[in-house]
Amino acid sequence: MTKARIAVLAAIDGAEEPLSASGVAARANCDCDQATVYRALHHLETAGFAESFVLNCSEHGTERYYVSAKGPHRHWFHCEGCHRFVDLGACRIGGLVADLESELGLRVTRHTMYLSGLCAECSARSAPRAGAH
Amino acid sequence: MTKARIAVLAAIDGAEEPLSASGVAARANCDCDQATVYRALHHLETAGFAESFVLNCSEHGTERYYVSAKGPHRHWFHCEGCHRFVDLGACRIGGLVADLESELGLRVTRHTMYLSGLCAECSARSAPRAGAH
DNA sequence: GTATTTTTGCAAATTGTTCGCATTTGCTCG
DNA sequence: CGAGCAAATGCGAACAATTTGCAAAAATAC
Ligand SMILES: [Mn+2]
Ligand SMILES: [Mn+2]
Ligand SMILES: [Zn+2]
Ligand SMILES: [Zn+2]
Repeated sequence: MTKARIAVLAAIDGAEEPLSASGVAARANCDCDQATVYRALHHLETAGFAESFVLNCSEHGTERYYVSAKGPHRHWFHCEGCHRFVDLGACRIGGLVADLESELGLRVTRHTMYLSGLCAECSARSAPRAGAH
Repeated sequence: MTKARIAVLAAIDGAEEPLSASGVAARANCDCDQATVYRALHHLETAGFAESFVLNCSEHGTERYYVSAKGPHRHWFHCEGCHRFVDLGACRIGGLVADLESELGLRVTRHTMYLSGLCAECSARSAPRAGAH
């Protein structure tokens, strides 16, 4: 492992939410070039240390986000208000994916699932006392 | 409705699989500029005539794909071999999304789910007679 | 039909990401 | 501990999808 890859891996392993390439570059404890960050992320994903998904958010545009591959595969919610991610916990669609695979004769090597909208906080802030006293 | 928007809507309404902006431009019966296609797609989605999702494929890169909003909301499988989409049918994760919404206090306005891998044909082609006589 | 509002075409700009290539680093081995 | 080499990095240019400014053209309103 090179210094750059170690720093990039530490950044995503230590993050509590998915990070974009620029987010990784900002948090990584190294002054590596952005090309190096991209190459390191690609390498880490290929090597099984990271997972990624492409998400579009009205404010941040379309970017690829990376998460650590430690622990069980999980999914995320992205808040369009505060732009934070909420962990949806371990994947719950393994059964559905397996069903679709056998129903349609597919060989699924990857699935992407994420939700977006407003998190509890932003939801309360934008629609105060909905049903409250 | 303008001529360009009508042509773009006809293209996605008539397609049997999600189309990228360039795919729409190729199929739309109009010589409109790419900027017009992008603007028309954005308008149609905002107006509720179309839905979209961003998908990354090793060969085509990251692109936004559009589908008609007619009929029930559905999900897709993308084959990394022949690059066709397979219709996974009407959405089956509405219950899961609702559960996550209430469990975590989220207000989900949109969900993205798609699978990728090899379709039945490409799978058979790449791993012939797996289990066959 | 004329005035007003929208939409379009064109070309340039943006933005996330990738590439070429010379230089450096990480490792293996003697 | 170096020398030798393959792999990784920095830098700047290149890319590709998408967006934008602005003047001309098309819809829509009156
Ligand atoms: Mn965001
Ligand atoms: Mn493809
Ligand atoms: Zn929020
Ligand atoms: Zn296929």
